[in-house]
Amino acid sequence: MMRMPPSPRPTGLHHGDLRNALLAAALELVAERGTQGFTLAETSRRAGVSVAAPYKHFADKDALLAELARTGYERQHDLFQAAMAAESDPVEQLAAFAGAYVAFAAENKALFEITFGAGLEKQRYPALAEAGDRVLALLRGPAARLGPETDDLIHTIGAAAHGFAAFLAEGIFGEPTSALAATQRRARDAARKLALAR
Amino acid sequence: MMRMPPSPRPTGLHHGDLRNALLAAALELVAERGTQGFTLAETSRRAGVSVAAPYKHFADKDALLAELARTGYERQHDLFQAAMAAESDPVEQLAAFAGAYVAFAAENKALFEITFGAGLEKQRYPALAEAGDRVLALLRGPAARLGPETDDLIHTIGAAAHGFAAFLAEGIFGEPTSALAATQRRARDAARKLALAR
DNA sequence: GTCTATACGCGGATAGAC
DNA sequence: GTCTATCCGCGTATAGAC
Repeated sequence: MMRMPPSPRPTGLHHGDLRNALLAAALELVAERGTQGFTLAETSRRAGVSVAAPYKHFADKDALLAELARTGYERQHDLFQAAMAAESDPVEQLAAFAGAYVAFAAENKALFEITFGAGLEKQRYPALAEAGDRVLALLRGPAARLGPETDDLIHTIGAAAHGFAAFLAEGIFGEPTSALAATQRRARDAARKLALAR
Repeated sequence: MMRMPPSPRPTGLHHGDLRNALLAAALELVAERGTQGFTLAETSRRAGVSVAAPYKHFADKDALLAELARTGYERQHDLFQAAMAAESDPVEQLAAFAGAYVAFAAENKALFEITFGAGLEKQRYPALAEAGDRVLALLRGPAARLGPETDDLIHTIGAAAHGFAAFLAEGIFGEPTSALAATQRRARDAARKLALAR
């Protein structure tokens, strides 16, 4: 037989990237059991490593969750930016933001729950707070084109979008998947009204 | 000495109403540590009873939390109803609802967190779901006077109010206490715009 | 960088006495 | 209706070997 190439040597049993494997397993776990049901021990099991292994990659349980939340905000940022880029009218850009926000909550339930419902102390994770700010900051451009009260409009659109997303996730509009399209429509509509009535 | 009257005999050590004492202790605990940090054991300790005692009053941990959530919705119902009753114009009634919703979230942080963030399965607690519905139902009257799309308007006003309340609680507008008045103003304003633009 | 082993504490819940 | 006692399991985190 030929000699096997020495490269992909499994040190313990593992892929080069336990860190990402842990993040993926944690996200899956939150999807199944909510942020309350998330534990580092179960995450380790799912990633196929010992419960001690994660501590080489994350300071503690909350640090892993915070990192997940940060990537959640980044995903939001990219998605919302893309949705807004498809429009040119500032009002329609705000409406597109609201629609995309609702879609994100429905399609990434676990990530949405982590960013908002995990009770992370953002002061302890500056990178997290900053990533969150960057999402709302997407509204700055269009809002500024509509009037002087920029912050007011940003906050109003953001809050409205969040409210629809939260109600949808909570099941107030029915099953999230089936109610998604209608909820997006209403969120976009609300954004338009809030941006225009001035 | 005179004989003591036999009536208020302390059976164990307790007041006649451990049930309510437990609810109060639990609410205080949630206020300090969030829904995540709530445990039946610590609640028992604060109420001054053994960890076994609560099980005579509540089936399990979640049942206590669900009862707390139910009373939360009832308090909301009463407060919002009163706030709306002070107005006669339907648009102003909806605005009053939004303002009161925001105030409730800021002034009853723990209760607000339990009603929305405790991850209770409402299907398991029908009384809870019903109490929640009754809150939104307060909007039915004013909404109906403004047009045919009653449900649409109810949901929109409710979602917007909730979004402002959630952003306020999350600290996005700054310290909840200091930002309360401004947030109420914005929430009422948004409600007016959403009710009028049609 | 991962494992094994372990210390430690805590929470949920039940049985049985009073 | 409350207590005492107890079982059971789980999660966090660290130490030390490899």
